[in-house]
Amino acid sequence: MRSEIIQNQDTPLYSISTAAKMLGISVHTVRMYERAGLILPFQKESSHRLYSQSDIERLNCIRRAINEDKIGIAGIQRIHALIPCWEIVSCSQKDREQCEAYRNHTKACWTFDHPKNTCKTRECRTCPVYKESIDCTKIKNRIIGITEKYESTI
Amino acid sequence: MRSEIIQNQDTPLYSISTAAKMLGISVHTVRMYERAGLILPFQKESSHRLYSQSDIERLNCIRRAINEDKIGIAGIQRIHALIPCWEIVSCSQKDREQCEAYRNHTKACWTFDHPKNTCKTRECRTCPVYKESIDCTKIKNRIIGITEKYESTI
DNA sequence: AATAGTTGATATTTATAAATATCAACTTTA
DNA sequence: TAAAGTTGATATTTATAAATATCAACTATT
Repeated sequence: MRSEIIQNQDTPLYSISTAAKMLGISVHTVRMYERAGLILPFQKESSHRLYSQSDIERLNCIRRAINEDKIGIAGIQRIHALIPCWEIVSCSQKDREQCEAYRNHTKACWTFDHPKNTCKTRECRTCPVYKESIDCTKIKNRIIGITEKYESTI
Repeated sequence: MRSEIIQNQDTPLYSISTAAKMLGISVHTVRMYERAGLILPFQKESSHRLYSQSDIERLNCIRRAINEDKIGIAGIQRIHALIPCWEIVSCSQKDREQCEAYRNHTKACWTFDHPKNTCKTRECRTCPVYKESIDCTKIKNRIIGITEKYESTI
């Protein structure tokens, strides 16, 4: 049986220049989004970034939000800060109290170091909080979902 | 006993030109915010608008969000759409199903006509959903508050 | 060892959102 | 019934976010 490398949507494949080419934008723009905390590219041992198919889609979403929907980078950051991450990752009350991201309302949780709580063992790139945050519909649906979840228990 | 008019933060007092002067902006800018659904001025029988002290503060908040925080008008609209209004006004499951605002993720609930649900009897100007939406901190705290509320019941 | 590509930084350009100016028609109130 | 203010609309200006260009130093690949 020959060994096979499993590849999926999340496999980091493309270099930054390839990714930029696929999106029709400059390399620098991609890095701008990264600095703003909108995307977390894969970093192998080396310092070079790699992008997966999911990353390309995510970048496309960011692009639409900025250019079509006219939500700016700062707007996206604020929206990200509203995602109820503590619910998504089932963060304990105690963890929340120590979590910077929980209280913050200016940027996404994955832009913080959070060594103290349940997230310390998670890789943000694969975390559902990060992965679900690509558009406003999903974010609102998540907020709706939480209230529905609780209501069904009552 | 002479009759007295009760005045508070919410009493509509100022004309649009007075409001604009208080804020140091043009009349048209104030109307721009209104058209975008960021503010709901009081409309007496006449067609002229009136603004309360709360309205002035709200406009100041909008101003800060746009000019300092660099969240654009479109960004504010999207953030408003994320407020869990259904929880705040205790909207029934049935009402939600019929509510456009519930599903929408581009603008605030108070920018919709909602003649079918519990909100039909409410005046949006005085509704806590509208009044609490002036800044991101309050909105995030509201989302937090909902999850906490439910957790305490379990 | 040479080539192609990446990094991070600064400086510049471009696109456009936000704000203003101007208008005629209409309202209010003094 | 005048004067002052408001409305709604369009055209224009201004401020700046988003994107690009350019750079030298570094990294990976052949």
